[in-house]
Amino acid sequence: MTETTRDFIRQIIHDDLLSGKHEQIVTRFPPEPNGYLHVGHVMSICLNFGVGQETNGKTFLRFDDTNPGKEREEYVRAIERDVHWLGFDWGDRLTHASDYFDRLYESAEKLIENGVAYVDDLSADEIRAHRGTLTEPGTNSPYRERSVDENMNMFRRMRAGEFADGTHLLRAKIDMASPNMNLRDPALYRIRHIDHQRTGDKWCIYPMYDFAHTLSDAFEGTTHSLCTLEFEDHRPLYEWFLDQLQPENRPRQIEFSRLNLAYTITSKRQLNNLIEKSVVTGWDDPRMPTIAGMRRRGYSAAALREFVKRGGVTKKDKLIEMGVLENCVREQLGDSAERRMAVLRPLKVVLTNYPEGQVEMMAGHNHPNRPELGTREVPFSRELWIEQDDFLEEAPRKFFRLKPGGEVRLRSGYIIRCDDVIKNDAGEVVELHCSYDPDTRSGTGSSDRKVKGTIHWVSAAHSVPAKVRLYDRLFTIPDPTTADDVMDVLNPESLQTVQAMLEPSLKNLADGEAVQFERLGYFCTDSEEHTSEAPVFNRIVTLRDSWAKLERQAMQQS
RNA sequence: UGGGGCGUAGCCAAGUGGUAAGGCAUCGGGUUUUGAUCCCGUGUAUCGCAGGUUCGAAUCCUGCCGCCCCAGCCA
Repeated sequence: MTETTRDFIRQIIHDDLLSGKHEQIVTRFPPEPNGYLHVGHVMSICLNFGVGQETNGKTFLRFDDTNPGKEREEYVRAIERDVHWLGFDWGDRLTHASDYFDRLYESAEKLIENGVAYVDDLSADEIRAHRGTLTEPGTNSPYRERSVDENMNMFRRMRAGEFADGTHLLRAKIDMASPNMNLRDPALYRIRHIDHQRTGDKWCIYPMYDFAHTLSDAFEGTTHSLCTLEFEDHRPLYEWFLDQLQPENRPRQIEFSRLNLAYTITSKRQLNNLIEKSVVTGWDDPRMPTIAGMRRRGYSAAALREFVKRGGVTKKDKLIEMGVLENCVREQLGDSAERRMAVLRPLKVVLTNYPEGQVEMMAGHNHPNRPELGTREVPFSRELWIEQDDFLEEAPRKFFRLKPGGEVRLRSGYIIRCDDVIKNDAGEVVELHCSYDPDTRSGTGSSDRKVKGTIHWVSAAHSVPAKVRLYDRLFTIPDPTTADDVMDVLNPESLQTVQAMLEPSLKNLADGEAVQFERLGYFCTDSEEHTSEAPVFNRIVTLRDSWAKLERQAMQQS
């Protein structure tokens, strides 16, 4: 039972090491720099780099930059930052597919020499028409039987820039009748008169993914090329390239299922769409399932790694519940985050029997389960803010908070009783008049009196106003991809901004430090917009809330 | 209707012929100056369905059903 169970990929790798097939494992994470990395990538990163670490092997961070025009330097930098932040180090193994353009070109010529690649003059539309369908075989291109010399000549002229985009295409000569569409003479090189972000104007022909990827793996000495399930159909092509070119190193491709998170999307196209339609503010919007977004939201790298670990590595399609991720985030923060008090939706409380002008410094414990974290001073005075939700004029039976005539403990303070409810002309509660019991000061021997509820508070005169953003899931259904248009299932309440009141110690919070606002959740300052003059906090995740659950159940029953 | 892959509890997931681990969620209960944390307890999973082989099948065989992926000069 204590025997560690390995996922099927690690098992294969383990066996290859034991059998002596490989002495050292080499993996790689090969993103295309055409967008930001998201949760799905986290899994691939953790798998590839994780295997590298566990086996004392090597892992490359390789940018798959074979499609100039769609790829940008901004994305390259963002990807590097994200992988690094997640806790992984590629050392000197940072590469680009474009590093191999020369070798790739040579390999293409070799295929032509071997008579297994040809230049096609058909247009894109004609090629599509010749490809056949899923159930019908394709037909050969009339240019398929060109001589090696003619192909070589044409290919060199392609490279020399003699032809316009789309007029010619280098194709592998495999089998137009193959039931596997990827083997119906797939494209190898296309003409694209466009500068490449790294090679400038050196090339006007660019290799396709399958060709560039397979050979890049081989060139770098990859032993296990781990990718997602949709590439399973490409494996025969991957093998074909290796068979034809016989590189010194022969990598093995193994596929696993992607990680899908409920209530989110992970398609770069759709994510980009959210940005363009201003549904979110950018790739790093705290609601985005991107690494940058989750980091800004306040999720830790450790929580993300743990999340991926719990998901496992298999070949089964998965849609993991949000709760699993949130739980990893909470678990990590529960231990580390210090406690503070803040009131999100303030309701004024006046302690009528508390001396006017008096201020007491109460000792707030920084962490209930870690006394070594000490205490901080929290000012207490006659006028306080409490949470609107913590008062109910007509409270249900198990409402352990404030109600007319009722008592609650103010956390780290005194027990108070609600004597009067002040309302405005509209009948809304605007203020509470309460009295405090001087014998119940927190931490003193005479504070033994018990009341059912404890609520948080902030001294009005000492409070620090702050903008606090409350985030929720971006979509209203577990699998937004099943909607006709994801715009139809957006959660209108994915972001609520409130003007909150914070306890004064929060003014000195270090950048990036997460704290728990007691009874509310975990929060951190926003890395982009927060200043000490105008504080902006993000809610990382709420606390578990069994009261909210009870309410929900009560609602459903009535 | 061609090819490839996958089907074990609400969500993940072990298990590879000997009678179904674990995590999360759920539901009880205890502790608690956070309705948090923590602790204890809690699951009739017809192992997609139907046959077959076997003393014995989630595991082997046959047939069926369901879901996902593939017809970019994207990756």
